[in-house]
Amino acid sequence: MAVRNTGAEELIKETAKRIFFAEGKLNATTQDIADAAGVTRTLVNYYFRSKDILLELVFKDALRDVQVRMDEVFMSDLPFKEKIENAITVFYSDLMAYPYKEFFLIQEINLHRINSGIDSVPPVLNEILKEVQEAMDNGLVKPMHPINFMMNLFSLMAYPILTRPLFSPLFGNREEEFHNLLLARKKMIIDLLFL
Amino acid sequence: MAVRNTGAEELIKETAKRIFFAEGKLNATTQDIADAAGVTRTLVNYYFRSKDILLELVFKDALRDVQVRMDEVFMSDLPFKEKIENAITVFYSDLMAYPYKEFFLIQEINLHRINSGIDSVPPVLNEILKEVQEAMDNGLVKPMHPINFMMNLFSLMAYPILTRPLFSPLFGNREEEFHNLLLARKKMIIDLLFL
Amino acid sequence: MAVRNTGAEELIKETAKRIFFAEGKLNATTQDIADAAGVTRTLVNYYFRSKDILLELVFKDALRDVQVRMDEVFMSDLPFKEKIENAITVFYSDLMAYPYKEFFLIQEINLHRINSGIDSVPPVLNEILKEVQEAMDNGLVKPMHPINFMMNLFSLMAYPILTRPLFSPLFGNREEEFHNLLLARKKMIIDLLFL
Amino acid sequence: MAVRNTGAEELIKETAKRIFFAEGKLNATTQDIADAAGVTRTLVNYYFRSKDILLELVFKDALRDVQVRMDEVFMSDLPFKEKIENAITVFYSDLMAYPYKEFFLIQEINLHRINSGIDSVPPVLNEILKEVQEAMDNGLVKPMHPINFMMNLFSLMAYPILTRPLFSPLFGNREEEFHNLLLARKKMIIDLLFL
DNA sequence: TATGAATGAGGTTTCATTCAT
DNA sequence: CATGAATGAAACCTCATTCAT
Repeated sequence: MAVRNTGAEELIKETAKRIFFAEGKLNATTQDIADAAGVTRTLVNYYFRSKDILLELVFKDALRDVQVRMDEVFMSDLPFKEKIENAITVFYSDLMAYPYKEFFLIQEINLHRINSGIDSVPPVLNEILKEVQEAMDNGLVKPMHPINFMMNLFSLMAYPILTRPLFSPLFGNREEEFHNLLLARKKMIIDLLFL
Repeated sequence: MAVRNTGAEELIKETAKRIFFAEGKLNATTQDIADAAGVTRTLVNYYFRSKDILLELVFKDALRDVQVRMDEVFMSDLPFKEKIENAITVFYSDLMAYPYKEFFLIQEINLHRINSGIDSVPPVLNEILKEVQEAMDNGLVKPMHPINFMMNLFSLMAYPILTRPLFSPLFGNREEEFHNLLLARKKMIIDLLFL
Repeated sequence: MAVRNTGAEELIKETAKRIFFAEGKLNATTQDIADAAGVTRTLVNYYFRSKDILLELVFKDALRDVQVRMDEVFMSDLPFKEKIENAITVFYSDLMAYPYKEFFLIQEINLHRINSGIDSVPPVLNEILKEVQEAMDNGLVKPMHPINFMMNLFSLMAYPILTRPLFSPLFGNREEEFHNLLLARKKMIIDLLFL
Repeated sequence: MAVRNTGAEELIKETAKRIFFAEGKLNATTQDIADAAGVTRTLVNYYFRSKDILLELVFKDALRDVQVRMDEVFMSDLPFKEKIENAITVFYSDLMAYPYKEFFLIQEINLHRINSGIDSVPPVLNEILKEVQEAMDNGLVKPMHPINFMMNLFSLMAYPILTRPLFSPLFGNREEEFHNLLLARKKMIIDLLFL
């Protein structure tokens, strides 16, 4: 009679995110998700009707997340350089927690022929690009296509984390050494992007 | 006695590479591969015994390919900056042709718990890192961990291509516009990396 | 909450036993078993995960069965000769119902390199062998290795039933005639084994 | 041009017999046979057209073998008891070499619905049965259905060898111990069958 | 809200066989 | 005489889903 919300629905979705984004098991089955969440396979279906729907929800959550983070970082009143520093901090922590999120998004886009949900340039991005242009005009950063500036930022942040399994052996698979390198990159990225 | 090689084996492997690396269908079935190659599914098994073995071969080929390219580019007698310019040209064309290759490698590594085959720092990389250090000593590039220099290079090259499906809508999905941007990046990357 | 046992699991296992032990179709497929049980092939996998696991269960059941029968017959308080008479009655009925059981067990042992599950002489057998020795000491049966006595018993019982398809044509394939012969053997075996 | 009989045909057939009769791999594939014979799979087909035909040949050879052995042993001029002693020697050696032959025959009979090839009582058997009857009339053996006498003989000889994998663990899987037991049986069988 | 039972679609692999040289 | 190439049938298994309770 009472509303017995046991949190199973949220648990399943979070578990799915962990499996996809954190563990990189892009081919995980509903059984895998159910097992990891400690529920029966059918319960996954009970809550989400189908695997596709669950994936869609996870997908949309992930996109919304980025959006929120972008707003959070770039819609502040801080000076441009500090915004970028913030961006590095904020996205780094997300990337470290969920290194496979971008793979997941890309695979979903390819599989379902959806165009990333970002149908047009979102307002916040236009704002950012405007600011980047200003920074160039002020001689703060090298002149280039503003989109390339942003791409550089994300490239330098994300790529090493995304491709960690490829480069990890170069460090003898020592987590710590890799971690230190990434930390050093924070400052280095700023140095590289700003004059 | 006669060489009765119909080329089917190579055809299947190349088709598999195309599907995985170029089209990004990381979950392609043997049937998908067979269909794309215009052969029967059983023939895939006839030549490769199992899907896993085919994937392993594709995986190893891909790794060897990178190795070869690295040697090709960095073992020349050109000055450092020209080597990097060459690297961009060479890897760009590979990245454009096979944008999903790195995803494939990473997924295989995760699925099979193999450590990328690169068990230690390959000799050529050590040579490169030494050269990078020299360039820093000569004030040619900003001082940083030499590995970070290389990571920057690959990040700036690869990331936009890897994540193209994510950013494509920002360009209204216009191939041409994206292509132009990438071309502009070539020079920009050099400008960014060198003082 | 309710007991939703539809009995399908047991049905499948019993059908498998019938096919293997009674009909001698040692190469039966899961489809054969499913068809005979009137269920879909997938249901077999639903309950038993794999054919091997089903076979293993059937195998273990068969072994346990023999063990139970042995205990039943030999752990009574009857005099030795009556025990043997009982053994003939009990094992005969099992042999008639499941003539191919021993073939099945042997093939499984050979295929899976398992050593029949009987890792050592089971306690009940030791008891029996002791009684056999006593009977010899009392001049009830001819002196021989007690194990040979037991082997004779089982040989004389089982072999004609096991190899019935080979000898059947000698009786013009007339079931009745063969059956009568087997019945006559009951008394004959006792006569042969006892002095 | 010359007739280059490499003996491959015979080799394949003998290898098949070894696999089926000696090793008990009743489910061996043509590939298994080809591998064991050291030839390619297609060569098996080249010589025998189909697996069924090869099996049929093997089957018929086995039957003819028994027939030959029976004639050999029972069509001599020796006294009855010596014939039986000879039978034990002759069939024992065959049984030891090819313990799974009877299984093979039975499975083939069941699979192909053939009635063992022995469509009627073969002449030699009638002769034997007549002799058995005489021996009974002369008080040499216990009176019983003559066919039962023969069944007893074969039961006591064959069953322990046939079912060796089942009983082997009772001897701690020690080949030697089992072998000694079988040797002891030779004399014992005679003692048991004759008064 | 939750779950055991059941199923259909589709995936991988094995196998005997045929084709062509 | 022999064999690589190729294939169809069918085996086993997985998976997402639906049904019924």
